[in-house]
Formats: sequence, structure tokens, C-alpha cells
Amino acid sequence: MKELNPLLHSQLRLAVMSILMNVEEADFVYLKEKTESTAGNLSVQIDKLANAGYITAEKGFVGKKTRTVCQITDLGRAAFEEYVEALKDYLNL
Amino acid sequence: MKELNPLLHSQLRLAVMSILMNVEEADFVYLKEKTESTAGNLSVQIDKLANAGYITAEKGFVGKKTRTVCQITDLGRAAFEEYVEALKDYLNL
DNA sequence: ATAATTTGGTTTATATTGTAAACTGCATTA
DNA sequence: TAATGCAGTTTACAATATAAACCAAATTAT
Repeated sequence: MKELNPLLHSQLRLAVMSILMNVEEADFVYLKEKTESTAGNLSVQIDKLANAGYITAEKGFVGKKTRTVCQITDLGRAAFEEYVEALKDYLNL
Repeated sequence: MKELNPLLHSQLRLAVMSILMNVEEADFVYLKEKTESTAGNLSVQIDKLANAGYITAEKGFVGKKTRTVCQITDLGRAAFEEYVEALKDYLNL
């Protein structure tokens, strides 16, 4: 049985990755709403994904308000796909 | 986004459940080999699944050796199937 | 016969992780 | 200028996973 990438095998991080697989980019506020997570938790998990190189998290401004925009990287995309393949074995899909 | 049953969202417990979905029954030794886990870890995770009513773990004897036989329950089967459905949303399947 | 090893586990201590509460800095409104 | 809200971050705590240490019974070796 294959190993399940522990960085992806976490509900919130997986949700973030899943969202980023389907959109060009998503900002912090959007991710927070979609995942229904607290800001603190989301912040931590985004950092982990960014540190692993699975996503980018660019902090910028829109007018005078801060805005953090996330995007999945090629590495992240590959890791996600590998994780899905591994999981299929467990789920009998 | 649906919640992922935390009892099932754990590599080792998921592996055990996955195996038990496909066989009539499996004993401790078999599960340990298939999952490549340590006995201690497996023991703990089997207990959790059994306490939740997702599996049964009958301790018996074969000759003079102890043997713990596990089987998935209807409740466990249902929980597993629900978990799979929830995960599909995350995986885009 | 008895000492050492193996088998089939369980218990317990530790390391890792997830999570939310508390905080920060800046902008807006009262 | 005091209070409120927004966009996050830091930190402290709770929950989880994991393996090391342990136990009892059976087997093998001396």
C-alpha cells in the first residue's frame, strides 16, 4: 500500500489544494469562506503548503487593503495528482 | 465542502478499513503485514475503530496461539462509503 | 530442565499535528 | 480620538499518531 503524502492528507490543506486545482488563483478571504476555516488555521496551513513549494502565496495590496493571493505550482499539481492516485487504492476506485 | 470523518481520515485506519471492505475477515497478523505497520500502532488504531463500532475485533485461539480476527460492521461499511463520497468532492472525481 | 527466542499482542511515553484564541497593524466609522 | 472591522500572524493548547517498552504464553536451543 502506497504512502499517503502527509502534507496533503489533512482536511484543510487538501481543501485548499483542491480549490486551487480548479481556479487560476484564489485569495485568502475566498479560501477562508470556501473552506469555512478560521483565519489562524488557514494561515498556518497556507504557510505549510507554501514552504513545501506546493503553492505560492503573494502578499500584495488592492487599494490600501492587504490581499494574499494563492496559486498552485507545478510541483503542487503533481503532488496532488500522485496523492489522488495513491488514495484510489484505498478507496477501491 | 463536506467534513471528512476524522476517524477514517487517518492513513492506517483507512488502510485497515479498506482491507476489511474487501475480505470477509482479516486477523491482526495479516493486517500488520499488509499495512506494514508496527504492532503497537495497529493495536491502537484497531481499538479506535472497534470502539466506534466500525469493526469487530474478536480475540480467540487457533490451537494454543492467540488470534485476533477483525471484521467490518454495517456501520463501518456505511461510514466508509460516506467518507469516499465526501472525498470525491476534494479529489475532483 | 531451563534459559533464550519468538509470537501476538497491549500499554505508555513522546513527537507531531491541528486548531483556535489572542494578538498585530492598518483603515474606516462614529 | 475612541471604537470597530478587516486581513492576517503568532502562540499556546489539545488531539493524534507512532514507536518503544513491556507482557504472557509458546517454542526452540543448550
